[in-house]
Amino acid sequence: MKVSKKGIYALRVLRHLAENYGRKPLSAAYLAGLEGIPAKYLEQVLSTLRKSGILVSERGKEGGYVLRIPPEEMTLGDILRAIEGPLAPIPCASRTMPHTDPDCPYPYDTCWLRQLMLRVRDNISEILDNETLAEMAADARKAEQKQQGDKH
Amino acid sequence: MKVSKKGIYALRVLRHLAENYGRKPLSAAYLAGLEGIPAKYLEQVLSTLRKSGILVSERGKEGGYVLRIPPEEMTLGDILRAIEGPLAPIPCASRTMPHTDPDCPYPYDTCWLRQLMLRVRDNISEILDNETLAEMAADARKAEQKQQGDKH
DNA sequence: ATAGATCCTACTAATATAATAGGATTTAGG
DNA sequence: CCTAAATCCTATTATATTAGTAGGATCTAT
Repeated sequence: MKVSKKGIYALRVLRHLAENYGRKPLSAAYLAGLEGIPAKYLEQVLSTLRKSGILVSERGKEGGYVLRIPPEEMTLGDILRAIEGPLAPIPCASRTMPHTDPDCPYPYDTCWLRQLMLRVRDNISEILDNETLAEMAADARKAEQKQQGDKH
Repeated sequence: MKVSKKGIYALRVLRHLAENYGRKPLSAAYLAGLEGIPAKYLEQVLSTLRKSGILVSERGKEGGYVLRIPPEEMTLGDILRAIEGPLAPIPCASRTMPHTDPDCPYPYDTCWLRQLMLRVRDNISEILDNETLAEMAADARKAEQKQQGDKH
């Protein structure tokens, strides 16, 4: 039941890429500076996101990253799966990448633990597969404006 | 978004302790044999469950473990929290043991990531804090009987 | 030609997981 | 009283994961 720092970095940065959608690519160094994330580490995160089809990159000067599809069509589930793997608490309860543990003594089809974890998985998915990146970015912006307002 | 082997061992074994509730304690070695779990490792798991108030132990010959409260009053959330820590995907989104990351650049109260993860946490909790150990044990038994029925 | 980018791979340090191991302590029953 | 069967406690190990650091090869707009 854990999301790693890598996954959080991904969401924080993709938020900016969502706001920037349709414009020129943003570089890893720029995004790292914006969010205070180690630049070289972020490069690896962005590379992973590219390899899983979340981002498209442009190399060379003036290069960087852009979303492959509009933020309205991209879900947080897609993003977190790319970084963390399946949403399910245990591998055999994944719907996208089911994987049986060879050492498990229980029969796959009727396994009560698997069925329980499927329910948990579905409840996680209910949030993450229905929230779009666009919605998340809007929430982020709203929170920031509220923060600004509180300042004086 | 992961439950460790330890957590799964705990659920597998507590299922038997639920069925056994009201009777004589069951030993770690016996439970390990039942479920095919390394005995010495299971000892540690049971010890953790005792320290967090899920189980009560009796030492010496004829000793073992029993549930501290009836299985109808114990939730899977209680159990998994004892083994895995908070249900929340990130520490700051925990309701039972909230813990702020000192390096996090976002303001705690209005943090949009925290708010998102709280929603995920609540959806996980919806299953785990409402399912009792007694219900789980009943599901397990039903699954096993179905398995028996399929045999001929 | 070069500055500014991605891309790729290797390495490291710290932490978590899944055990294994050995014994000290407790207690029921003969 | 003795012993077998238990919990209890702590240390060690092996492996994997996480969170970076590091160094350069490659690409491309200007």
